[in-house]
Amino acid sequence: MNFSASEENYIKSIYHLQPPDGVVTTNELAGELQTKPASVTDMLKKLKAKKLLHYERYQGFRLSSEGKKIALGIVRKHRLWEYFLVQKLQFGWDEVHEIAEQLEHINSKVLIDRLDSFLNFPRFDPHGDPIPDTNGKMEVTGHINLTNLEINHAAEVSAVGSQSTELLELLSHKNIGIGTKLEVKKKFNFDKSVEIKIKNLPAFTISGQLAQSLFVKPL
Amino acid sequence: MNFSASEENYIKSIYHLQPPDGVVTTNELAGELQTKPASVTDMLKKLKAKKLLHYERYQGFRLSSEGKKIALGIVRKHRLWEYFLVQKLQFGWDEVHEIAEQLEHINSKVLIDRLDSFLNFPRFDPHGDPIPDTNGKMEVTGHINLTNLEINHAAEVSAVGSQSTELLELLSHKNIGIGTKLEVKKKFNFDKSVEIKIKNLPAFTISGQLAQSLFVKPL
DNA sequence: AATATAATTTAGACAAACCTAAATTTTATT
DNA sequence: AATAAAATTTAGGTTTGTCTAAATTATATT
Repeated sequence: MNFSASEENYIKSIYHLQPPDGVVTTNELAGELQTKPASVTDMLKKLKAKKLLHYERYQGFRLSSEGKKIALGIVRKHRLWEYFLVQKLQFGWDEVHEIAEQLEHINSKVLIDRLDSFLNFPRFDPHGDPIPDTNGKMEVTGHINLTNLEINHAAEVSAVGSQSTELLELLSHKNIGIGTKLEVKKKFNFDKSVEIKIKNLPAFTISGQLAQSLFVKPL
Repeated sequence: MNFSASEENYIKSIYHLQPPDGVVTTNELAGELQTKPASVTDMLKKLKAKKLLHYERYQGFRLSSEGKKIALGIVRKHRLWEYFLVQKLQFGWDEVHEIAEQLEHINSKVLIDRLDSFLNFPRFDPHGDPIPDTNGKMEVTGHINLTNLEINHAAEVSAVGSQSTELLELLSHKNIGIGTKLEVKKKFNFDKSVEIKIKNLPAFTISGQLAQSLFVKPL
């Protein structure tokens, strides 16, 4: 089954709005999508007919398991394209959202799986959000991107953004790996580089690009 | 000005159908787009109103210079994405058309210019068609892709698909360059590799991927 | 030149996705 | 519990891009 870009946008927004065990409301969704509640109601009927959501009028709605599967596919596409834009085309992580909003509607399973492979199966997008794999599975983690770690708060490296040899080579050269404990001492806005401190070592600076590929759990 | 995917498809098809100094007809375009003549007429009115084509009813139509500019932009996007799919994602040149038909409607000038740069400014797509540059200029050449050269017909290498160092390194290793005279002796369907013969050298085989990056002028 | 055929356009309808305004249902307040 | 307020839905309309069937214009044939 194929879906229109509009249907996909509704599904994706419901996915993001939906609390662990509650429902989404018409007004909420209209706000998120910058559209009118009446338009939302129209689409809800259509998506219900396609069995993508559970919905009784006036009672709110939530994705069905089928709907969730579709949502995860869209999220996968969005995040893989964001990763591509940042890692291969030198976009900043704050510039990629709009373009990824378009690219996420490109319809080709083999394209996305090959893109995934080309990118070395990254597990986190440039914002640190996990990328669902080809089966819709993704990691649930409490970690955050190193660029978002507060200054002078101890943390432990818990994941890297991808498995590319270039990244791993750089990390081993700098003696950073999963489990490494560190603190951020300073953030330089000019080039987004970050000065970090690892115990028993002098503080040193890493590039913004590298910082974006590191995820940490605060201790 | 921005255009819908549908408008873009009409513009692109008119561009491809339009003879050097003639017009395109309604039925022709309807056939190309797998739609009905009445639908074409509707769209012609709209595109005329947007000054993208010259059109008098019952008299055929052709792109205005503004229309041609738009068409070249779409062709550029289509061919760059095709190149990306073949060179980076390992698609065969015969598998990429459908996906590129979708990707060509993604709307972001900076995205395309960065993609171009990422790909090392290729001048020909995997089918050997020239890729317009950022200003809409492209080469006019009588050459064909090496994979389409008839067996035992002498030809001269006239262009390479891109300027990537990897490609150039491989070519210099094999002593192939612009002006090299050669013949194709055999084509192997299994892996699309091609056996070629250069005067004073024993015949040797090159990969399908390399063959796709070589363009020749029959002598 | 008249007429038949083919190409094209017009008229009127339809689906998707949106809208506004009015009606309905739920929720909050007195 | 009655009523006011807020949320939601319905009814009916718009735009885009398509369609069919009928009308018009151009082209080909006699």
